[in-house]
Amino acid sequence: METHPSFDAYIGSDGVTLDARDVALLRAIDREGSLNTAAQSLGRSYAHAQRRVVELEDAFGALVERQRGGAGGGGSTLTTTARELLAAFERTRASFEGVAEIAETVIVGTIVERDGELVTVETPAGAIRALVPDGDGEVQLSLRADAVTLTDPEDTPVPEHTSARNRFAGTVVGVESGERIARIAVDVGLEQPVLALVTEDSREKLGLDDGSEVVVSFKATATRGVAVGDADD
Amino acid sequence: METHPSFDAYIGSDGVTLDARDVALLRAIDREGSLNTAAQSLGRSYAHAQRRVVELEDAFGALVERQRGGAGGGGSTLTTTARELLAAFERTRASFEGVAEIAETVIVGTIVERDGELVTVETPAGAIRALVPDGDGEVQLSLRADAVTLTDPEDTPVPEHTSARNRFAGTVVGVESGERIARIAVDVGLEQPVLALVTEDSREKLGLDDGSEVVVSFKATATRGVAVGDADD
DNA sequence: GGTCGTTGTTTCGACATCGATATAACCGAA
DNA sequence: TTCGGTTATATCGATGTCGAAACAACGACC
Repeated sequence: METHPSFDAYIGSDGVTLDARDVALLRAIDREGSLNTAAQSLGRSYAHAQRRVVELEDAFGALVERQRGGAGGGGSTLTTTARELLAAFERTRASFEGVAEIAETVIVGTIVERDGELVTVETPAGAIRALVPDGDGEVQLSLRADAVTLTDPEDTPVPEHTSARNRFAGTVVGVESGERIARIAVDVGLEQPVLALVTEDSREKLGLDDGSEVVVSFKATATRGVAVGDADD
Repeated sequence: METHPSFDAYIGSDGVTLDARDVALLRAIDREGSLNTAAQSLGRSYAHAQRRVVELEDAFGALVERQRGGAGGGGSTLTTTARELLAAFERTRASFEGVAEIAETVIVGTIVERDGELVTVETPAGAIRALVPDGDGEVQLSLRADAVTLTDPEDTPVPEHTSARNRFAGTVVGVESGERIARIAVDVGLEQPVLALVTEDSREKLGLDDGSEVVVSFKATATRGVAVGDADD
């Protein structure tokens, strides 16, 4: 079974949500210069485009400067509000994209202490501090590869002097070199190796290869988990 | 205008996508012990529930062990496949949730070098390495607060010995203390201060307060951006 | 083996969504 | 004044979604 996590991003305001299709519409308007040709270029009906623009403006404010009549019959241009909205959407979409495509390490453990949503989880490799909204008992922590920092064992700051206080010494058990980005698997005593995404640059500077000793560290606030099993929902 | 980035998470397989409603359905089946009462408890029709389960099983494999006849008329239980799927969904949803709710710092800069999707961006505070899929010229980088590590200036490893090679010295210009988590704003010479999410614990250990000197660092692979303006799309 | 209660399955119709189409209003330019 | 291309609005029909209800299957119990 080939499963793939994915998402639909949108920006909500006032009950109306601006999604990818709306973004495509606004982009097309910007590109084509009119609602009519924009809808046409997207293979969608003009009626829908017009309806939707009105609907969006109701929630987000003026988005499209419309002009009818005149030379060429008129046309439409985007307001700066619309452009800011597009940029904001693109940014959040890029962030979500990162989460969806980047490998994660799943760590199974048990909550032994809770302080608000900050918990201490007991794992085979030691205690890990993480964010778990609620629940109790067994948890699955999701550690994203881009949140894991690798450092040279000889020059790793003491935990008291950094905000990344989840620290584990381990050995590299796998290197998957990409064009510019490498995926490093580090065994730290957990069931699965911890995956870390680093630039090829960093890999060379740290001299990482199979068998290398390295320290992996990650922040508690970047480690999110969900209670599984005997949760109190 | 109050805008809020949000998302719909789902897990795709074979063209079919398992979304939040499907998860609610499976949860209800697990809780109620039958499709019938599950649908009822969700206020949805039984027909839909049954159809949907078949559809999902077509793509994901056996999810619901159905039993009809017998004492009590029968019932349904989830397979381990279904439970794993639920856990996987919850994990990715939690990750997305983090992206959606956590503050980000928007950094505007200009691409001065590109090597695959790895770029060097020129900013008022200096060069930043980041991931930008494509485009050119002006970019907006999105730096998530939970990806920023703070370290004591006196005990910060040299860049060659860590994979977090975006480093900037700065001063704390704002501390927003929560119950267990603090949001630290650090001025590093950019238009906006960089936001970092750290545990209260870390804040105390590092002695962070307004005016404190601190080093912020973050990985290139955790810094995603989008080209804006003269992009070649 | 028949009965009975519960569940799984299928069919049908109501409802919302969306596209296609038609029409009116608009305004600069020829 | 006419023309041309656009935006704004209303209506109709196709399509897909969903719920209600009828239908079929199952197995313990009598």
